[in-house]
Formats: sequence, C-alpha cells, structure tokens
Amino acid sequence: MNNKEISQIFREIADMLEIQGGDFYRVNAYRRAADSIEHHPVALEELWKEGRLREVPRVGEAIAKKIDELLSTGQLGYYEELKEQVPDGVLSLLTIPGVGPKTAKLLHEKLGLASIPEVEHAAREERLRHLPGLRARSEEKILHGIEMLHRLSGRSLLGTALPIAQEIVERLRATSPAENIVPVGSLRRRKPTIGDIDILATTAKPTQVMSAFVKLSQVAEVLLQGDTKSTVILDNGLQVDLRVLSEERFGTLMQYFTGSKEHNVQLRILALDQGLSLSEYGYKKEDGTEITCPTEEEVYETIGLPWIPPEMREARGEIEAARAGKLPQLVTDGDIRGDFHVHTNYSDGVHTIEEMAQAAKAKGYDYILLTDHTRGLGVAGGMTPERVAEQRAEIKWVNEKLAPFRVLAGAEVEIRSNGTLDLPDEVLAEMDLVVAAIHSGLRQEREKITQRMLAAIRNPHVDIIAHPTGRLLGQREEIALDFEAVVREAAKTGTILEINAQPNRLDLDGAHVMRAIQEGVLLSIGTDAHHMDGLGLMPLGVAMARRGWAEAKDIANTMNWEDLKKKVKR
DNA sequence: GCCGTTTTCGGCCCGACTGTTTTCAGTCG
Repeated sequence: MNNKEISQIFREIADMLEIQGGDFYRVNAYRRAADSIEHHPVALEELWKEGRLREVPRVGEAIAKKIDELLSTGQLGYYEELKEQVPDGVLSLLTIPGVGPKTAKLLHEKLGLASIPEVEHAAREERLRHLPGLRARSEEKILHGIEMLHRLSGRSLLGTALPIAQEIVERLRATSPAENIVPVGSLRRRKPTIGDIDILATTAKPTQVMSAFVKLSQVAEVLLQGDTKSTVILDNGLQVDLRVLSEERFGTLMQYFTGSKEHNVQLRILALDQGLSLSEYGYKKEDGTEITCPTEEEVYETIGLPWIPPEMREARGEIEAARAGKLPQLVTDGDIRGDFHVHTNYSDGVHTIEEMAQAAKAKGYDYILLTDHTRGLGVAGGMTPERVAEQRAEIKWVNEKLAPFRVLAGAEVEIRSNGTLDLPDEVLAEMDLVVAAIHSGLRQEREKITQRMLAAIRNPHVDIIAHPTGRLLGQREEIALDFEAVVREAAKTGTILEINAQPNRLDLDGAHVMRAIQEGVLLSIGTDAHHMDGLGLMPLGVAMARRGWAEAKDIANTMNWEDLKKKVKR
C-alpha cells in the first residue's frame, strides 16, 4: 500500500467523522496527518518495517497504530466500522460546492439521498427547500454547485493529466519499439483543463506498439485496438488515444493534432493564399503533387513561417506575429531562478524553512520567497507579528547555513473585506517582499471587490498580488473583479501580479497574462507549495506564462535578487 | 488526535459571507 492510498483512507475517516459531527480538532488531525503522509518523501511501508512511523509529522500514537494495523492486515477495523455508518454515496456529496458535512447528513437522513444524481433530481423537483434550514436559495445554490461539477467532468486538470501522459510516454519508450512519442492536443498546448490525452508515435512495428499500449498497468478498459489508432480508458477515467504513423508525415500530423482548431484554420487559409492545401497528411499543390513534412518546423517553413510554440497556438495573433518576425522569445523552465510563493510550517505548510530551502536549492534555484499565511486566515495557522519575528530569526539562521542561496522573508497577507491588510505596516515594511491575496468575501459585488483589490495594490508595502482572479477550476468561478482596472493600477504602482501554479488555480491564465504584459505589468510565478513536492509545480506556471506570450523579462523570478530589488516598488 | 526551547494537559478555531434567521448555523479558505 503506497502513501497515497494510506492517506486516502485517513482523509475518508476525517470526512466520515465530520459527517457524524465529530470533534473538529480530531477531524482536522486526521486530515493534517493525511496531507503529511501523502507528501512524505519516504514510503510508509519502509518506515513501518523499521518501526519509524512516528517520524512522520502529524502522525502520533493513535494514527501510527492504525497504520500498523493497515499494513499488517491490509485492513483497518476503525475505518470499516465508520464505513458501515456512513454510506459511500453520502461522502461523494461533500464534493458539491456549497454542501458540507451538515447538509450531506441532512440530505441523507431526511430524504435518503446518497449520490449526486439523486440530489440533483430532488433539487429539480424542489424537494430540498422543505428541509429544515434550507429554502429555495439553498436549493439553487446546490444545483449551481452540481452544474459546476458537471462542467469539469469529462475534463481533467492539466496538472493531473500531464504527469500521466509523461509516464505513458516513458513506459512506451521502454516497453515498445515506438519512436518519436509525443503527447499532442490541448495537453501539448498546456490548456488548464484537457478533455482526453492524445499521443502520437512513429514505428515500423505498429502491432507491437499497440499491444504494449493496451497492456499498460493504468489501463482499465480498451475501447479500440488497431494498427493506426487505439483508445483506452485509464483507471482514473481519463481517455487516451494513441496514433501510430509513418515518419514522413509526422510533422503535419503532429501539427494537426496539436491544434487549436482555430489556429489550424488560419494556417490553412494562409497556405491557400500560396496555392497550397494543408491537411494532416501534408501539403498539396494545385497540380496535385504532394509535399510531406517529417517535422513540424517544415510545416511552418513551407509557408514561410518560423515554428510557433504550441502554447501560442490559440489564434490570438500568433500567425500575424510569426509572419512579421515578431514572435516573442518565450520564458522557459530554465529561466526561473526561484519560487515566489512558498508555505512552511509557520502556517499550513508541512515542512520547515530549511527543508523547503534545501529542496529549492536542489532544484538549482537562487532563492525562495516565504509566504506563510497571516493571522486573518486562522484555519491555516496564520502568523501573528510575533510569529513573523520568530520566522525572521529562523530565516537568518538558515541563510547563514545555505549561503549563497537566499530565503526571502515575506508573507501572504489577507486583503480584508474593506481592503486593509491583516498585519500592521511596520511589520510588512521589514519584509523582503509582501504577497497579498483575497481568501474570503469572494462573492462581493464587482465594484466592492475591485475597490478592495485596488486598495491593496496601492498599499506601498504590497509587492505581489497572489492568484488575482481567485478561480478554482471546476469548483469556483473567478471573483467579480474588474481585471482591466487591476492591470492599470498594477502598472501605475509597479505591483507584480502572480501566476499561481497550483493545478486547480493556474491563475492568472494565458489571456490575463497577455493583457498584463501589454500594459507593462511585471508578473511572478509561484507554486503556492505547501510541501517540498509542491515546488515541482513550477512548469505549470511557466506554461501559463508562455500561453500569455511572456518572455523572461516579464517574469520577476527570472531575475537575480539584487536586480529585482531595484525594480520592486518598496 | 497531535504537539511541546514556557506545556505531557490544554490549546488548537479565525473571520467573512450566505441564507436562514430575529440571534444563528453552515460553509469556505
């Protein structure tokens, strides 16, 4: 049993206890232990064999004993008991935005509802509004929440799909005679959410490649298996298409399947102007002769264009830019010098300052900016001014130890509902960089929430605005912000806007990045890491920057600290 | 249920919003 599976059981225990109205601290202790277990760098099975389970943070006597039972017997009596009391379907209701443990329990006990479709049906029949504490508005809210879920279902987060695609590519490379294996489609363009995974490969032995593909361990169901195309469903529900083709047409096929559709249409129109018809199989001249392209570069070259990076292929002017020789030199993973959004155990992060710094140093970074939550976000263990001072002392100590690597002192301060911050100015003034964010009062109307954001941007102590639009993919819409006003004010005051690399945020996304850059706003990329693993999300943030045509000069954390210090407003 | 350079017991859980209320419960971050 791996760490993820173990953590899942404790997470479910927490959910079930909460539905039963269990003690908040106890519920939270299970949840925090689950997080800690999931991201622990060493397999719990290993630690268990050596009797070292208690070394895992947030695993105490009781949870260690439960892990022991789980690993020795493959079962956990306590978990099984709870499952008898709380049906599976009731747990699934917690995934509906706006439905928490109390409502889930109510829906189950009073109406016998134990699945999302049942709740949706009952809500449409207006049966929820007669429950105690619920009225028509609550019913609408629940229906809206279910619609949000549906909207994402069928689509997966880029952060989920990308590692899976990369793993499949690696496995195929190792176990089959496939060459040139590449994921294409919206995944290659790095869209924040993707429908299914499309992979292309070239080979002289298609049958063997396909046979290796359908035998991958993640495959739950084979929908289609042929010599040119096979389709499978993975055990997590993702659909994967593999196309195998000959090498001479690889370029046009890759270009075609990468899309976007709109980009391809524009490309074909441009080709027609030059008397060429473009399809996935190649170019055709008016006299019927064919031009095949083994590489994508040749596809673009044939009609007089430089190769266009996939992230830009969204029909947002990239073809015009390419024709004019004005394609940007997009920022790359290698340009990044540090991470500007990092949590530690001073708030809701798992690891210590030194652990996070060591992990960042191992990635080749020059610095990280610590951005622990401040006191307003109490549930996240937000820092008081006293804790800020303690953290400062620890940073100094770590910096002495790890020099020239540098831990920058900062915080993720709360922008309160009136636009003020929840740490005093004199505390903020002492920090290297201050990140501010909205985490509550997300449903304020446009005028109010915009003014609130502008007030934070105007604060001379605020350097960066984190996850500016507040969206959570598949869970929550953006806040009602007037983004244009935010961009203008950021430009005017020299405030940096963040690209948050958390898979369910990816906020700002490409379109916002583009607008910000047009107005001369500087951006930063932060992973919002809550544990060492989380630092690895940086490429997702870089992908959003690239989708917005950002160059290295547009991204604050590609600069060295001394240069950047001169550029920020403080 | 976890945790401890003030503690082995008593903290940990804050603030805002929404929808249902007429003084509060539930949800969220």
